[in-house]
Amino acid sequence: MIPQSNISCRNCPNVNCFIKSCSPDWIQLISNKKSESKYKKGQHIFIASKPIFGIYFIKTGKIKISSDGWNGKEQIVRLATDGHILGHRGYGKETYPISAAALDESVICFVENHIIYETFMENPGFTYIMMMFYAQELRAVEARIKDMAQMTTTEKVASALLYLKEVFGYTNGDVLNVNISRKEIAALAGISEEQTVRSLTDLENKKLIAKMKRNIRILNEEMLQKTISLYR
Amino acid sequence: MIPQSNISCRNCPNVNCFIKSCSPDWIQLISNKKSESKYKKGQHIFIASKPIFGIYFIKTGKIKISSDGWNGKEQIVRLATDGHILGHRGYGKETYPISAAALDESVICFVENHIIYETFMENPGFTYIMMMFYAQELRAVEARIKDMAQMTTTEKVASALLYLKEVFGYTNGDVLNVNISRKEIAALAGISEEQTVRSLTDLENKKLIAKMKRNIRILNEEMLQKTISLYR
DNA sequence: CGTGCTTTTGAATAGTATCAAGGCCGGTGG
DNA sequence: CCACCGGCCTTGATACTATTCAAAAGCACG
Repeated sequence: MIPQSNISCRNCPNVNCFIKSCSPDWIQLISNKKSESKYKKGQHIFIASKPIFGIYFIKTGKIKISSDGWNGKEQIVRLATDGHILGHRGYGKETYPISAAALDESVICFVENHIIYETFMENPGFTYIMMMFYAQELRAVEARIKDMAQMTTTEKVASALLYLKEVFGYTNGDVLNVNISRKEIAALAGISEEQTVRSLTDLENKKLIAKMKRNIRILNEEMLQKTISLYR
Repeated sequence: MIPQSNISCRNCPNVNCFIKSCSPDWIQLISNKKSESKYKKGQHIFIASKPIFGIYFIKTGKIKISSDGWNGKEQIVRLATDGHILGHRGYGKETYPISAAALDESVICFVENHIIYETFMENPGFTYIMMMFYAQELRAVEARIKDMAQMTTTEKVASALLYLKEVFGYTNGDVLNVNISRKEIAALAGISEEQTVRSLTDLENKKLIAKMKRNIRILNEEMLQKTISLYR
């Protein structure tokens, strides 16, 4: 990672950043204390089992949060982009192997725990926004629990694609705005790489998507939603 | 549900209740505004797709939060007990079918959204505690995503039993403190009822648990942990 | 223009859901 | 008090879905 010049949060173009919910003098204080870094595609922001001493605020970029198994089998548990946060720890006691890596070049601001804590106590609006973010994410992850348990592989892939669209959006109208490997789609859907390929072919034959090398074009989002809506 | 007499939160025996983190006058204010109800085993606290206008604080009891599928196939996404909360909604826009029901007689306090919101703004410690709770739960559910994707059925059952123990604890030393049907264990593990039974028999043959009608005795928690720890 | 990684397809295998049936209570009403 | 009924639990057999293993084709990069 490459440390960046510390521009003030006040002038930061990321309008979604939670820090913006603090009072002006706290924004300035965090500005001075934060450290901003650039991560290249594939680089890790933090890795499993190492304690985390603060919160990472994503300025720009695309991040995957994954849980790595014994055999190295990756499971992506969450995706994050501009304005989202990483590195939360419950009460800090328990550790379980979670890691975060950049899916694309990303710029991330890190703020240490004790500064964050003081900020929480003095900026209820900030704490409130953070709480709502967690609550929102909790609901999203809860929904995925059901997906994992009850969907067929093709439905899981459809669901994964829609999740990618929800978080990263489109470029050129209907092309998923993320460069991701089949193996990573598999890790997101929670199935094998081979089945992922077969399911993608399925969906292509049904004219719901089009494969363009690594890029995926969503031809019929509505039908894709319908494919999985039986479970929602 | 049966409305209860409103004792003050100050005298409430539930020491884990988040409301206790508010300032004394706010505790009193919430005391006056809250409504307390008793739910019998099997009763619903709220049901899918109906908007929720506040937060439920569990005083005592055992709750399952589930997502109901198209075919009525239940998936339990989370368990909750004394001191936990229910009914959070992200930013209130999206709805997805989640419902909560009592696994055992439960007493729950309900506080309306606008009161909660004011409380958040005036009690940073309270908001902070709530935020940490959500962050903690988020991490727990993330871990379960991986379980669902990569474990075998028997491992899923072992994991479900340990989760039940973590939330509800033991009675008589080593008996799970919850009266739950096989079908519900299946809904928690995300597998079929039949496989659940077979897996329980498996675990019993391996001397890790003992079945006593509906009650389950954990004979070797350490080995049970080891069974699933390959994935953690 | 190799070399290695990713993607794709095929075939065999294993694991799980589903279907079917019998047994085991617990509760209810005669 | 007993017999019946219905839901829950259990076991077996079968079908199916998805994983795994193996191999070839495509692509990116030096």
